[in-house]
Amino acid sequence: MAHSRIKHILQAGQPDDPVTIQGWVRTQRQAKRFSFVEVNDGSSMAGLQVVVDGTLPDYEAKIKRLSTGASVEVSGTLVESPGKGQRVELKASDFQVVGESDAETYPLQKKRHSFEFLRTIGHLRARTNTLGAVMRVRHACAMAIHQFFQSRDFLWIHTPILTASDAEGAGEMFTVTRFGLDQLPLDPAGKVDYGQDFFGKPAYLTVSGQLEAEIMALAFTNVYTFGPTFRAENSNTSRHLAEFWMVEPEMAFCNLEGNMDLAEAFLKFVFGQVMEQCADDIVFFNQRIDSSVLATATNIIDSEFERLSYTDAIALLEKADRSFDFPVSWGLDLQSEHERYLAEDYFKKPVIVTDYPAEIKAFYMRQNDGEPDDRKTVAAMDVLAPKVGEIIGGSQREERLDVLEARIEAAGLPKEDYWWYLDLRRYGTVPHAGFGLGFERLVQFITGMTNIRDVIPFPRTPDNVEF
RNA sequence: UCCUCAGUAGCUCAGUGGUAGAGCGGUCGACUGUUAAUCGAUUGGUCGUAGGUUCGAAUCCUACCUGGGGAGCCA
Repeated sequence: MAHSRIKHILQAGQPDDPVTIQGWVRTQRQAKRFSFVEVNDGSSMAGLQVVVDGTLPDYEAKIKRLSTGASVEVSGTLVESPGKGQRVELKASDFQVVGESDAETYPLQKKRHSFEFLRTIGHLRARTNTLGAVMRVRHACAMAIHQFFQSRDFLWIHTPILTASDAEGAGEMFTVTRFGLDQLPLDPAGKVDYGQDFFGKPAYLTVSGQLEAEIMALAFTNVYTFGPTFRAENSNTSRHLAEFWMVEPEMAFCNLEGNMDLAEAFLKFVFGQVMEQCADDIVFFNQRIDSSVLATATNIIDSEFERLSYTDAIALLEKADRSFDFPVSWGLDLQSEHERYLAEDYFKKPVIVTDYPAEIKAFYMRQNDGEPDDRKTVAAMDVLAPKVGEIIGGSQREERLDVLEARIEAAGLPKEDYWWYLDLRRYGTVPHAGFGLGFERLVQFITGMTNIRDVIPFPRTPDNVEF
């Protein structure tokens, strides 16, 4: 008899079905002549209630070895449950404790733990209801993302993790080397001689796959990346990780409007899929984590995102019925409090802010035409989500060679490093656009989890690479 | 990195200058249908670390460490 996953038993199991399950004990209630054991195998929020009768061979000895966290294998038949809370339960005919779990030292209890504490036991927290739900939703998100792009003929591109270029001219990078750091080879001038290193020049972990995605988009029209990204910034917030996953679609023959359309359709689709496939988990989040999770999802799926220009956003903030800690003025970047006001208070739904001042945005963003010199803007867009903040950042890319060269020079970047990026504008350039989406922020947005460290299995942040 | 709050039992916390506490958990016992089971008993501490003030410090002061929240940077 093959063993079954508990999710399927709970959905479709019928009385008298013979089943064998394997999993971990979440909780147990022992009486003198029988015991209830709730077993969870990670396939669903709910576990399966197992009834172990005292007449089973070696009952006393086996029950003694049983405690929260122990792994078990149980065979028996399903029966209609006379108790409340479950449709069917498993009446055990054979019960084996596979691995014991010392109740005196096992840190997980039946009661609720703080997320701070759970982070200290990263090797065990996946066995909790909340982290289990997070990981299932995370998985559903990832699958939905691939499904969304596949259905639109986007090619999935594996962009490099090791790179020699600082993709955006901003952001601290992790250096990759095979040098022993306590015996760096020096050149005659006393500087580190990178010529002797593995790649013969300085190398880093990627901060974005965008530039490579542009290369591929200019061959395959529509592509996307979905992979890990690394930032060495000393950010200590509930929205930043040193290692996170990013989704970056890139579309040839596409302008900013098409980019916004894609971003909005994308979020609607992913939310819809997760609602469908992780209904129990989402209900759990709504009940235990954030009571606005269901309303937010409905809002995303059903309502149109608000779209407004940076200039209009500034005007709106200037006449806002409240004061801000940071000044509001055309030319200054929007602060967190401004973004939150727009998304959370004013529109109460995702807001796409477009056409930011060129001064405050990256060199590769396309300069808008026909604007006065003191109010030059670029075709950028930020999708601001309530509570999470910036969830998507994107732009139409500068496809005109002369304009791009001027922008690189103005940014003080070495033009020779971008020879291949400029070549794309020399040979068959086209208008193109794309965006980057922080995968963990998406999971935060859907689940209502307030700290990004609790939506990734093993968070990496300053001073933390444990597990 | 900056601002701010916190660190007391395995967990969640109370104790704000005078004998170290509660709930949960664990252990033992009771219980034939529980599901955060219930009931009784019991166990459990270098009060984050190091200095200092004081007759006396969990409590006041200083530094450091760790964590939360906010900010910057961003996704």
